[in-house]
Amino acid sequence: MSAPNVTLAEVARRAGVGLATASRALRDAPGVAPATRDRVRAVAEQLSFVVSPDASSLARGTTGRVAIVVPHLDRWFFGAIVAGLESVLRDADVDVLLYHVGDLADRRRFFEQLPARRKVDAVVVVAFPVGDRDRARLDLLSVHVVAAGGQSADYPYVSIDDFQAGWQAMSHLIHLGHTRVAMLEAIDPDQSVPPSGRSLAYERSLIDAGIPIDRALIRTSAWGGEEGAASMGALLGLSAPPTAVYAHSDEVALGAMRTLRRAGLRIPDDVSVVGIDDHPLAALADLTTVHQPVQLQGRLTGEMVLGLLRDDDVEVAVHVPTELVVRASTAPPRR
Amino acid sequence: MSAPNVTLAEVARRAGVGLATASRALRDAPGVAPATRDRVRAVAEQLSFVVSPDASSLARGTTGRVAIVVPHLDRWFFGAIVAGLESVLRDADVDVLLYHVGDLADRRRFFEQLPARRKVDAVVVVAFPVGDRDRARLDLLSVHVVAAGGQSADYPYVSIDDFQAGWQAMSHLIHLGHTRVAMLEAIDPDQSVPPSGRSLAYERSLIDAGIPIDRALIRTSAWGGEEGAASMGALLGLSAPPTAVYAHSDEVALGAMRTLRRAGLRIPDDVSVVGIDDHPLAALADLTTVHQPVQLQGRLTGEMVLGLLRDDDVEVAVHVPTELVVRASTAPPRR
DNA sequence: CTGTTAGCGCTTTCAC
DNA sequence: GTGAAAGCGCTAACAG
Repeated sequence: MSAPNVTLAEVARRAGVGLATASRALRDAPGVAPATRDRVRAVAEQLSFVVSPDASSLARGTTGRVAIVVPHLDRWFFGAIVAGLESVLRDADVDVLLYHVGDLADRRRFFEQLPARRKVDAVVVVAFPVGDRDRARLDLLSVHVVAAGGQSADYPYVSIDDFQAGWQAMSHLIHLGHTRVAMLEAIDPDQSVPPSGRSLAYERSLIDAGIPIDRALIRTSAWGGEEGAASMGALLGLSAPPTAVYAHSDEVALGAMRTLRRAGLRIPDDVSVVGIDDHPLAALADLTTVHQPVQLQGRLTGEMVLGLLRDDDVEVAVHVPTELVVRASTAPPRR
Repeated sequence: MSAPNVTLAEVARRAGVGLATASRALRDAPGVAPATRDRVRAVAEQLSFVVSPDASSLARGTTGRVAIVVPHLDRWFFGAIVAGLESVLRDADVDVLLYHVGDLADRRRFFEQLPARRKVDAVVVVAFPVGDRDRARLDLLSVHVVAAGGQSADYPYVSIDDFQAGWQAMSHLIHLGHTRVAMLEAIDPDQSVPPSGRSLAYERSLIDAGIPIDRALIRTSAWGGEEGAASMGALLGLSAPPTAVYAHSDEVALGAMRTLRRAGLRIPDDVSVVGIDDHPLAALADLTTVHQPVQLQGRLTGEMVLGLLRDDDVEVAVHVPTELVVRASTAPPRR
């Protein structure tokens, strides 16, 4: 288990060149005779030499690492974003330092201790709001910060257009002829943030269609299937229950579907359900939803990071398109 | 964006002590007068000083980092394991370097380039088999390797007992009275590995119950809902279709359920379905399954890693318990 | 094109 | 208990 690591000095000696030349040759810096470079490389190869990234970082002043800060890694959306991010970062030989901040305590601790200090050249926060206090702490890192899968503070970001996604879902329902459509609104319970575009789209699409808004049809909860199930239960208690349900996410929608199923109601005959995300399992439930390209968001964010590291100018806001996917959970209201 | 980083030297100077003393004081190494230590700490605090991990690593010879190598980060199981791992590692101030190896090409590249070389003190591979060639490459890192969520080569590991999990699922079905039970076997298409305990349990439980094994009832595919759906379709084409289905995972089971639903068959009235995992969404589908503590596996693996780093003796095989969770997708066969 | 020489910012003997 | 000094392994001027 102990490392018999070869050093650059050793390589240089064996190749019969100076330290500097060896160094240049190995990261093909300019100013090395091709022959020399090949010789050095051959020796390095043969000794299976690898530079010590720590020594290199120290000398160079940059780390070659990026931090990804992510809540709920065990949820598809987050995992997929990270997967996308990692792939482009790795292609650029940038290492990923992972920080999972699940609950509020984690968050607090993260911003308090800033474990990433001095360890990365940039940090990307995945789909969670960064408050002013947090922002101030993050600034202490004095590195680039970007957001993936959602907007955070005023960092550059890549995400879908939530309003449009919501609009696509709502329009579908409205075009089918539904007028009593409920919204299962999801929020992050640890954060107070302005209503998301997904919520705005609900009201707006209804108004535009000339359908009065009934506040009783709006249920707010945390993201999650059980929460959606509970909210749906409440909705069923109404004297005039909805004929359609618009959920902020597929998981919430799947929860609602369970409640409907258990209540003996049929989907879509009795109630239509639409979600947002196009979670892989949504297809297995035949759930109509709004597809969002998640891995892509991760990849684009990765490219944004690389751009920043290269000191390029980057877009401060990149939106990826969403698309309605009609499956078997929606139909015209029964009359 | 430029780092106005304070150095140890600066702290030492301001505290009026030598470099060595400052260093000792800050990582409370023995041999520093309490008063001195407090003074140094105060100064460091006030300057919000943080050691340069790279310089520290370089001088000390260890990295304080662990690599997590994971396929399919966008799948619940993997994300949850990583989340568990990360939490205990972070508590121990060990950083996590993430390597996502999705497909075969990724894997090959990972083992070829060994991007983690010289960057970590240990690596944990999450639920994927490591062949002999791979193993040889990994050994080049000359660091500890452990496996989480499954056995790999002969590295120490933490996982469930697959045979037992399968046994629990099958026993349930058999006790309900099913005799025509199908198995939706899932395998990693990129790997050739011996049949998993989940498959062995199928045969064994049937044999023990005196039920003849009908090979036509076994369908093998990759892990995944769509695959499960397709396999179920094939099963329905049989002249004597099964009355119960045992799937290697919940995702596969959910796929099978969709096929059944679309075929107009009712669950569990016409066909019972049982999975393995207790995926969060399984509850939303009322799927009977075998629960496995996934985050826990991650955490225990994390502790194993920490033990190894401390040079403790560690268990070479840790099994966490699984448990049948009966929901509404299973019932006695209709007669 | 190539070698020498300083550091990069810490940790760690080894004396005091 | 404390400080001086020698690295850790590499990169980046700077001279040749």
